[in-house]
Amino acid sequence: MKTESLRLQSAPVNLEELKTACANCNLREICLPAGLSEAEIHGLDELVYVRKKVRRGDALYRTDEAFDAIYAIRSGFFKTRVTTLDGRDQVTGFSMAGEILGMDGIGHDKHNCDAIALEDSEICTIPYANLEKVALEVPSLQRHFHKVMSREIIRENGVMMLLGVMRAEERLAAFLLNLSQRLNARGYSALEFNLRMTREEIGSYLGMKLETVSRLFSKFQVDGLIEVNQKYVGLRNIEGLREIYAHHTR
Amino acid sequence: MKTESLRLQSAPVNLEELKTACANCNLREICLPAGLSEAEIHGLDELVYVRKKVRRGDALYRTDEAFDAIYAIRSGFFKTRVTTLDGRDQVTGFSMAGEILGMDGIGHDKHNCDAIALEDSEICTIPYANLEKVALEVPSLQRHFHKVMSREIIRENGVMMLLGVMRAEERLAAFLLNLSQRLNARGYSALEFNLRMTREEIGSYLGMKLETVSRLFSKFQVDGLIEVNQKYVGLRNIEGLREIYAHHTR
DNA sequence: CGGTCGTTTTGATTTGGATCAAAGCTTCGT
DNA sequence: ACGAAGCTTTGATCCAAATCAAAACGACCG
Repeated sequence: MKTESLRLQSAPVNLEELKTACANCNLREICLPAGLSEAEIHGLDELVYVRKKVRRGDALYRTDEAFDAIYAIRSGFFKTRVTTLDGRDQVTGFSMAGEILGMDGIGHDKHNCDAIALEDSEICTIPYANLEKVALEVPSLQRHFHKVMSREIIRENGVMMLLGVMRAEERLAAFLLNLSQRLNARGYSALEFNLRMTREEIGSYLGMKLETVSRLFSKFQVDGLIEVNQKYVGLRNIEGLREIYAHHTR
Repeated sequence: MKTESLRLQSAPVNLEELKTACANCNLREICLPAGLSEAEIHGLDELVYVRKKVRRGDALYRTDEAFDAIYAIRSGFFKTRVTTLDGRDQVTGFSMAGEILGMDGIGHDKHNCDAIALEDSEICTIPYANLEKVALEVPSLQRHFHKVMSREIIRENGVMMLLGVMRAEERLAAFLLNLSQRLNARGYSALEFNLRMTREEIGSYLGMKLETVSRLFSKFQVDGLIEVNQKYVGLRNIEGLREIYAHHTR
């Protein structure tokens, strides 16, 4: 089990590595090329334009900026958010290594949300024009890209369900279980992690106020479900969390 | 301004019509082929498999059913919904003529929600294998399909904002304005329409109870914003609704 | 027609989470 | 190493919407 931070150590970037970005990348199993054969992955040489660092707090893109690329997260952590006309905002998701950002931009050739780094991050820029072109030549890439977009639709369906029908406790349990599962899929502990986002950001995502998030963390701790201390969270009773999430003990 | 029902009159289906389905369809400007040239649309001959009727109350597809096609609505009205493990459900959207259903199925080769007809409807089945194949040959179709999926992501972002940050009044105003705008885009009155869904379905979509929907309809009527009588809704003060939606008068 | 069932409206009451408030922690810049 | 600014926790109070309840309305069917 890896114990270091989510940030991968940054290697010096050389041209050779850039040209075979996806083939060499240790995220290829969970990122855009997932499911492609070795040969097909080598066909992606021209896909990835360049890696870029995004500092904690900086935007990868912002609402209304012209869209011309999607992004694969190599390391780090992002939130996406939309803002109402009167300035309230809603966090629409949290994204980690191997996940794709920016697909919201395709629909109207401009981005529909802000993507903000919650820690220093590194991303691969995939110009959309390249993606379109390569997808025409590599059918399995086209198919997989459709899957990635569809899964984003499915994910958002799940968030709508969280927000529409679940109670605050259930939402927070669902959030913790989801984070745990995604970290685990990346080789980190499913039982212990450090949150990258604030209580306010969690609350915005889950449709509740930061005070409610804090109170529920405390309650879960008293109930022996988790141990929590500032950003640290340890899951002490996963089954209990699942019951809250699924069975709806009221 | 058309005044008849949303249901288009059904013409006898003959083979010739089927073979050139999209080219002959009066929805081609807002449906999947939108933005394609006449020549390109004729390239879609093999895309659409067959038209099918779905009776009011019947499912076009259900959660966990194997996915093999997406659907374009020719006439009628649908709701999509997801269900929690303990049986509560969340309406995730309402769909009308020209809109595409089923893209949630691509991600895991099975559907992720139920699509239920709210009135007798007619749909075009687009086998996903055909779509993939034709998209490789008609780049503008590939691009437009990406746009359609991306817009679904954007739409869901909007619903997340409704559910996460807006108050009940704002949600209902947003809902009415959105319906009005979409009906208008299809040639119907923007100011008067008959709802196809119940108060309970509206409530489920907007994350509130049916009684709250009913009370707000009554309040909007008292405030002179709308006239409402069972399924009939007339918008009497669109600007007022926009203010509630956008400016958040509290 | 008349009865039944699903839908809608409206009223009375309750409550989960918001809001307001204040103190304790952490982190970061100088 | 210190001070300020930003997070987090916890308490007290309030309120928007849920829940409970019942009557009215409409559509469909035998």
